[in-house]
Amino acid sequence: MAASLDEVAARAGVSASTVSRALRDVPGVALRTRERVKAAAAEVGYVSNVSGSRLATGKTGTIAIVVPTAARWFFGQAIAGAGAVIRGAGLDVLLYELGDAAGRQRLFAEHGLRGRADAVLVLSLNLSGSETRLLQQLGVPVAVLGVGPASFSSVVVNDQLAAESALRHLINLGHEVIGLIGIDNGSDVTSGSVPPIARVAGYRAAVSSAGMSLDPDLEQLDENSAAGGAAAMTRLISGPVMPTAVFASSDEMAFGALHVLRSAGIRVPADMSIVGFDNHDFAAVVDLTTVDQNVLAQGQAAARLVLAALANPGAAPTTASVPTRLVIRRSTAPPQPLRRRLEATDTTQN
Amino acid sequence: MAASLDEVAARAGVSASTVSRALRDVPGVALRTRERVKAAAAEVGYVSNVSGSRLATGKTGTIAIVVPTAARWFFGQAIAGAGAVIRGAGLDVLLYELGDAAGRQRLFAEHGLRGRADAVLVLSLNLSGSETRLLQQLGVPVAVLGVGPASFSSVVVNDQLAAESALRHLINLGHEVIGLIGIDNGSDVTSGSVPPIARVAGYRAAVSSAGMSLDPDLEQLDENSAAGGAAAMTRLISGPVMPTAVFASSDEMAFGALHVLRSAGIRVPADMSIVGFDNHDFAAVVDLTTVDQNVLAQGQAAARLVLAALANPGAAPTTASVPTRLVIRRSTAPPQPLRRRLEATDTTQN
DNA sequence: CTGAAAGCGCTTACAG
DNA sequence: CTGAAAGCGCTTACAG
Repeated sequence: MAASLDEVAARAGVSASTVSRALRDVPGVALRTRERVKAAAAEVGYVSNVSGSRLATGKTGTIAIVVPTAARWFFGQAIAGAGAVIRGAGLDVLLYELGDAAGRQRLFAEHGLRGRADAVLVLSLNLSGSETRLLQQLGVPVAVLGVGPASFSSVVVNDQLAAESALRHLINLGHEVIGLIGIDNGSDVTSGSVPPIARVAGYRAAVSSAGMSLDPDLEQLDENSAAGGAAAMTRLISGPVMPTAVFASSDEMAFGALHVLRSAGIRVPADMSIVGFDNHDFAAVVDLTTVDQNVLAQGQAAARLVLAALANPGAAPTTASVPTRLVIRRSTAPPQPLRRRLEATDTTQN
Repeated sequence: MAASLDEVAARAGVSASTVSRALRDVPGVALRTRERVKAAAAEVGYVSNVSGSRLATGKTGTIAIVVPTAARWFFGQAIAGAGAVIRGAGLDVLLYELGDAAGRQRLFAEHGLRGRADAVLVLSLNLSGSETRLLQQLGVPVAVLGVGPASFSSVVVNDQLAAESALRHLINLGHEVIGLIGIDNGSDVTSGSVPPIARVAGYRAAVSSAGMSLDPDLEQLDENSAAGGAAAMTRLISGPVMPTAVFASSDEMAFGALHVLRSAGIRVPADMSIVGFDNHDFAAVVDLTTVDQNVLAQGQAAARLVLAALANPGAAPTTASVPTRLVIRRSTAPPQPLRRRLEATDTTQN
C-alpha cells in the first residue's frame, strides 16, 4: 500500500540513493534534482519506512520516558513538558510506566529498553545501583528529573531551600509552633522520589535557626496524597501540642489537610496557617500559599539535557537547577492572639 | 557492543535461522537445541535488535496513544489504564500529545503516525472527517475513547443517562431550582471532547421530565477547569434566580464552584447542593457527590479493543460501554425551608 | 552531483 | 528438525 523509495526513484528518473539524499535534505544533491524528487514523492504519497531507516542508521528517532505512572499530577506535568521539547526536536516519545515493583523489575532487568530509544529520560525515580548500571549499559544518553547518579545529567530543584523559604514566611508572620506534614514514600513505586527528606531538612533547619525547638509530635509523615495529608493533619490537631501553622510537603497533602481543618471548624488562616509545595493547578482555587516548582519547566529542562547529550555524545553530564518561588495566597496569616484562638475553639465545640 | 544473532549461532553451533526460531519460541525446534541456544544467548547477553526484526516482520510491536495532553487528570488516568493493558500484552506505547492545534495538524497531516505503530488509540478527540480518513489510510486498527466514527472501535460512557441520574438524585431530594455548570470546550485542543452536550442533554431531560421549566439563566457554560467552574458558579449565585442545587459537568468545575460557595458563605449542602461528574481523586477529599466514570477502566477497555482488532484484523468494529454510578457524599441534601435559607443569607451578609 | 553495491540484523519460505 | 538464501526498506561509503 505504501509507496517505496524505488517507486519514487523510478518516477523521478533517478536512483534510490539520490531519492534518499534528496528527501532528507542532505547536501550534495542538485537543487533541480531535489525538487524533482520531492515532487515525485508527493505525487505517490511516499512516506519513509521508519524500520528501514532505523536499521540502516542505527538511530530510532525516539526517546524513552520512564515514569512511575502517568496517572498522577506531577508526572503528567513532567511528561507534558518533556514531551513537548522532544517532539519539537522531531523525535517520538516512548512511554514506559513502571506501574508497580514488578513492572519496574521487568523494565530494568529484562533489557526492556535496549535498542528501542536513542536516549532515556528517567522521571523522579530513586535509581538503585543495579538500575543505574543497566541504564549505563544501554549505551545511550540518560538524563534524570530529580537527584540521580553522577553519571547522568539531571534537573533538580533545591527542595531544602524552598522548604526553608516557606517556613521563614511562617516564622516572619510570627508563628512559633509550626507543624510538618511530610511525605512517607514507603515502598510505593508510583510515588516516585519527590525528595521528601530535603523538605523535612528545610523545615528543621528553618525551625532550629529561628530558635524554636524541634518536636517529633509536630512532624507527621504519611503517603503523598490528599488522604495522607488529611490523616497527618488529623494527627497534628489531636496531638499534644497544637500548631498555629503547618508546612505540607506537597499540595495534594495540603488539600487533604485543608479539608480536615474545615471539617473540624478550624479556620484558615485565622486559626491555622498552611503552606503547601508544588503550586498544583488547584492551589489557586483553594487559595493555598505554596512553593511553586514549575514541573512543566523541569520536564522541559530534562528533555533539553538529553537532547544536548544526543547532540554531543562526549560531553560530561550536567545538572540544571530549576528555581522555585513562594506564592503567597490566603492560607497564611499571623497567628491570632491566644484569647481569640481559645474563643474560636470554644465556638467550634458547640 | 550488543551481541548479534550470529554470535549466538556460532556459540550454540547452529544456524542463525535456528537461533531466531528458538529464541522466539516458535514451534519446530528440538527441545535440546532450543535450550542450548537459550543458554548461549544468555551467556553473551544477547538482546534481539528491534529494528532488524521490525523490518523483517513489518510489525513494530508498538501501539500509539494519541491524546490532547498528559497534563490533565482525565488523560493521565486514561493513559495509565491503556498503557497497563498494552504493556501487559508485551507491546510498547508511543505517546503522541497534540499540545495545540498546530501539533494536531502536524500529526495528522504529515503522516506522523505512518509505519510507527501497529495500531492506534485515540483518546477523547472529536475527529474530523479528514482526520478520520488519514487514520484509516494508516492501514492499522484504530480504537477511540469516546464517541468516534463508526469505522473505529470505541469505548463510550452514557453521559446523558449518567447526568440524568445525578439530576434525579437532586430532584428526589426535593430541589426545584437546579442550575447547570456545563463545559464549553471552545477551540482548546487540549480540552479533548468530554461529551459536554450529552451531559447538558441529561440535565435538560431530567429537569423537563420532572415538570420543571428550563431557564437559560440557570445554564452556565465555561471552560473545563476549576477556574471555569468558579466563574460559572459566580454567575449562578449572582443571577436572577438562585438555585438550591447545581449539577457540574466535571469534578474540576465542581471544585472551583465549591470554593466560590465557601468564599460567599453559602454552605454546602445546607444552602446549596452540588453534584459533580468524574469521581476525580479529590472528590472524596472534599466530600463531593459525583458521577463515577472509571477513566482508568475506560482506558483499559479501549486498549483491549485495539488489541482484539490486532489479533483479529477482519473483525467489525465494536463499541464497549463502561458503566457509571452515582457516588453519594456530603455535598447533597434536601433543600432548606425558605425561611432558614433567608436567615442564613442574612447572616452571610453581616 | 549521481549511481551501483553492500550492509544494517533480523525472519521466513524453501529445500533437505 | 535444521540450514542456506533471499528479502524487509532504507543509508552510506565508494567510485565515477
